Parts: sequence; structure tokens; C-alpha cells
Amino acid sequence: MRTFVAVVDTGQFQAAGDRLSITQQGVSKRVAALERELGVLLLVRTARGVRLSVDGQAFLPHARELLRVQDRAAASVRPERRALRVDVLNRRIAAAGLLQSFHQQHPEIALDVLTLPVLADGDDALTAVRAGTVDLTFRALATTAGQAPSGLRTGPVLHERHDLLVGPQHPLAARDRVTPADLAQHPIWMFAMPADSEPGAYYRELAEAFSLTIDIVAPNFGNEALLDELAGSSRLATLVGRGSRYLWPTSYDLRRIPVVDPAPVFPLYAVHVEQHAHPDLPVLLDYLRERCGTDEAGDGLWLPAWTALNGPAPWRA
Amino acid sequence: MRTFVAVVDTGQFQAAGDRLSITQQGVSKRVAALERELGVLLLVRTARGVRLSVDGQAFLPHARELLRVQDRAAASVRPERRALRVDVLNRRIAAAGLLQSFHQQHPEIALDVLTLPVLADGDDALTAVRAGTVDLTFRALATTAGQAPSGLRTGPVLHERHDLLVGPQHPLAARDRVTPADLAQHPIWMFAMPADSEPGAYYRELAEAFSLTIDIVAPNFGNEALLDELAGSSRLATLVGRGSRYLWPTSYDLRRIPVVDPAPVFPLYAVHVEQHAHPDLPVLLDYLRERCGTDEAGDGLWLPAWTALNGPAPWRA
DNA sequence: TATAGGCACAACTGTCTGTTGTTCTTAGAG
DNA sequence: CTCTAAGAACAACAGACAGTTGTGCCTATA
Repeated sequence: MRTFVAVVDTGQFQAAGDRLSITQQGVSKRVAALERELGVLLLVRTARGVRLSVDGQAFLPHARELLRVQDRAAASVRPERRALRVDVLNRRIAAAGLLQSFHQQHPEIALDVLTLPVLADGDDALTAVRAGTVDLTFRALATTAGQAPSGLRTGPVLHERHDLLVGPQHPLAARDRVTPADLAQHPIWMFAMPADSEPGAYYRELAEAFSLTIDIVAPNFGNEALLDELAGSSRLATLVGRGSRYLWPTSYDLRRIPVVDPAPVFPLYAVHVEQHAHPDLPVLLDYLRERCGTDEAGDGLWLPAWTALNGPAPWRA
Repeated sequence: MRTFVAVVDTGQFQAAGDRLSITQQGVSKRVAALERELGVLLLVRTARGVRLSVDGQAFLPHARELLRVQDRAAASVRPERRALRVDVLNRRIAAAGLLQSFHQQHPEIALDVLTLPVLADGDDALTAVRAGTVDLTFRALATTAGQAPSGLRTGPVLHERHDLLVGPQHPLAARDRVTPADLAQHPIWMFAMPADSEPGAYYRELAEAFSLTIDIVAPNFGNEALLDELAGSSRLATLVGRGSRYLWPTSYDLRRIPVVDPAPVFPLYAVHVEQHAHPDLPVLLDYLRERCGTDEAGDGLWLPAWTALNGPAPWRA
């Protein structure tokens, strides 16, 4: 591909060979191999060089695009000058949506979105942030009770509210809102999560606070299977983040019902290094701070005891 | 790349090898080579298979994108099921803009836009259309006097009007419109074009009809150089299609002045095969017919004598 | 008609890729 | 705690492949 593009750019095999530091015959072989593989003639050989055939002209922009993608791919793992890397835990949650709108507002910033696995020890992503291989991650700061992990900086991003997700036959399906107390009589299905992970600790404490029955879905066949189960069940319900994005067929007729009085919120913090940060990180942090400011104060919210903050607080070390 | 993606998809080297019909050791070597080339660890080897490293997770979407682009590139030259290929003569002219809006309206149709060189014999693109390597091209139908070339089908697309392009010091710079008669006293610069090509015949006849002085710009340093010359000159002017797209620095202060009474129009026809056409071609033809219908009738227009049609006519064989 | 620019073919060589055979590590069972 | 089996890496080797040198052919231009 690169050879073909070089030939097109220079207009002749010899010059392309000089640019690529191979001989003219080598170029000839490479182009011939590409043409044989594709089964078409890409270049029309003339007495004074070479010009594109019809197929070559159609192929050329695709070849250039391929080289661009290849360069971007290589750049994505080069330590210096790689794209900004952000861990969103899970592409369905609100943080992913936040990052998506950030990308729309700043399309010029190259962004790689990761979902690092939640391991039992919980600090896998934090280790990556410390090591400098990830620039920012989102945490609930359970284990550190609102304090920044050592060597890292943190700031509140949002208080994620919850919806109850139920099928049309569920007893609460017609409600326009429910309270945590209402949920005490209905089993809540959730996927298994490590007990000492932040979400694990959060939902365990939520269940204790309101005497909820949380059933672990096993085996875990994925979200699609869970949604399918919910659609046909008159008993099953699950909790989802308000900002999370789930899609289901319209025939499922699932309902999202806000949970209020109090509204359990999942506190999401951005965690990142302070020194030697990625040059684009400050832009993202500014964006998050701005969005964070619009989050209302903590009236009628429920947060677990280990959360140090009961409302948005200033960013701090 | 393909091997790396296969490993990620299957979760283990052996299964990836089976899918690619090579041994587990071969997969191991390929991935190791990729990692060595990139200088990072992409996959974390575990006792029960393999999982993505942080770098691997950032790299994966780029790798998938690369494979997609590669498949598209290969598909662009596969005779069956390739993208719709349209020759627009020149990316600056109105036909290119027309095709761009077609693409915006039908983003689902894969489109390859070509600019086949205008050769002296003039029918190079027509040959490609007959051969089936190009699906549609735009012509003025000079040589055939409005008749469809044998075996091909044709229809009017638009009557392209002209603007006079001049710098701020040109005598006509302040006019809001000019007539062809006005131009008789001012030299018109144009690039050399083959005398028996359709644009060549068109502008020769236009010059004769209104006693214009057409100077050939030589040597041809490209459009940028021409625009630069125009900007500083009090004598030079050129004719450009109304729908053509030229960009210049604001400091040039060039003006586009409509040419009217009569308005010389360049008649553009779509030429394509009738039988065994590309499945997407009818969609493009429908789009062109629709746009064509909005073109006003031929009052105050000038067309060369060899143009059989003096206004839009129905599409015909 | 002579010349020179430019590409393809042929023969050869060194590297590289993929294979077989084997070892090392580790999760899970007994 | 030990055994077993799954799964990846290492080593040695054979075949393929890419790139080099040398040469011939074609054609635009003088």
C-alpha cells in the first residue's frame, strides 16, 4: 500500500524506490504483488513513468486512508504523543456519555476510551493511572472515603441518580416514581460484582440501608439476556444509572422509573495524575469541572456513609 | 493486525490459530512481532488464555478500523459489489458539488469519485463506462452533437453558467455583471486544453462567437498560481463555472462577476450504460433527474451550435 | 534514426515466516 | 498438597518470500 501510494505521489517507480530506500525493481515487485492480490491493474505503465488506471484511481483514496489509520494506530500506543486515554469503567454508564459529549465538543482531541476490568483489588485502573498509561479514570472513592489516592488528584464529576427498570407486568410498572422503601418488597436483580469493589460496596450498603433484596443474576449471560428476562417477568426489576444507555426492542415495553425520596446517587469522581500529565488532560478536566458545577446540591439524596462528600465539593488534591 | 484481532475475539492463541488456519506457535510469533514493532505489550498472557493490556485496549479499535478500511479498499476494486464509480472530470467543477450533495443525501451508498484525465481523443472516460469500470461520467457531448454515444444512455444534468474571475484592479472589478460583449476588450486566461476535447471546442466556439481573446496560460503552474497572478493583475481575467469551488486567501480580494446577456452555459450531460448497470446507479440517476428539473429554461442562454439541445430535454437513449 | 529515460524479467541470496517438538506456568480437581 | 491439563513461549528447521544485481524491451524526444 505504502509503496503504491509512493509511486502515485512521485509518478515513477525509480523515485518511489529512492523515497522508500529500495530499488526500482523492488518497487515493481511490490506493486505487481498488490495488483496480483487485488486482481486488477492499478497503474498504467507508460514510456515516461506511470499513471493511475481507473481502478487505481478508485483504489487510491482507500490506500491513503489505510495509511492514515495505520499511523493513528501506531500513534495510539507510542508513549510520547499518544491520544488521551480515559477509563470509563463501562461504556453504558453516564461517564461514557459524558466523554462522548466531550468528544463532540472537542473533536480535535484524539481520544481513546477504555473500560478496564474491575478487579477484586479495585486499584488496577488506579495503578495504570499512576503508571501513566491511562490519563484519567472514574471512581466512587469507596476505599479511600473521598480522599484522593496517594499521588493522584481527584474531583467530583457527578452524582448519578438511579432508575428502576421493569417490564410492563411488574407491580410497579405504572408508577411514575418509586422510593427506596417501595423497593423493599421486590427483588432487585444485579450482576455479580466483586464485594470489595466500589460498586459492590455501594449496592451492599444501599441494600442494608433500605432492606432491599438484591439477587445476583447467575450465570451472567450479558445485558441483552437480562433485558429479555425483565421484559417478560412480573417479579424481576433492576437498578440502572439515570445517565446509562440501554437499548431494547420496542416490543419489550420496559419502563425506567425514577427512584426518589431519597434518591440514591452514585458519586463519580475523576482521578488523574497531577504531574507530567497529558497535554490534553487539562482541557478534559476543565470540561468536567464545568459540567460538575451544574449538578444540584444534595437535598433528598442518599449516599453511603463512607462517601466523604454529601454534595459537590471543590476539586482538591 | 488481523491476527491480533482474532486473538482478542477468541480469547486464546490456539483458537485464533484455528480460525486463521495456522498453528498456535505461528499466532504467538505474529503477535510477538507486532508487539516488538510497536514497542508495547498488547496482550497479557494468563494461564487460561489471554486478556487485553491497557495499551492493547487502546490499540484494539484502531486495529479493527484498519481491517475495515482494508476490506473497503479491497472491495473498491472487486468487479462485483464494488462502490459506485463516478467520473466528475475535475473536482472543482459543479458536477463534483452535485455529487457531494448526492453523497450527503445518500450516505449509505458507497461512492468512489474519479477524475479521469481529458485525453485528446476525448473518449477515454466513455471507453471506461462502456467497459463497465466506471458507472457514470459527465460530458458536454460535443463530438456527438447531443446524441448518446453508441451503446450508452445520456440525459441533461445542468446548464453551468459562468463567472468572470478578476482581481480588484481589473477594469471590470466593480461591475456586478458583465456581458460577453464586454469581455471582447479584455484578455481571458485559461489553461491549455486539448483542441478536440469538449471544453476545448466549447471555449473556442465561445471565443469566436463574441470575438474574445483567450490567452493560454503557459507554463501551467496550477490553479493556485493562476489565482495568485489574477489577484495582483489589472489586466488578467479568467472564466470559471458558476458552481465551481475555488478558495483563495482573503487578501487576494478576487471577485466573481456573473456573465449574462447572454449567459454562456456549459451543458453537462450524464453518460452511463443502460444494461447490467451498478445496482446503485438508478438512485443517482433519479437524484440527477430531480435536480435537473429545477434548471430554468433557455432564455438568454448561449450554447455552441453543436449542442443539439437548447434547454433541458427529457432523458433519452 | 539514435538516444535516453523508465519499467519488467531472470537469477540469486539472505531474511522471515510458519511448522514440529518441547518446556514452562498455572488454574482447578482430587 | 499434589496431580493434571490447558495454554503460551522457546528452539530448530524448512520453505517461501522479498529485495538485489544484471539485463532487455519499449517509447517519447531530438
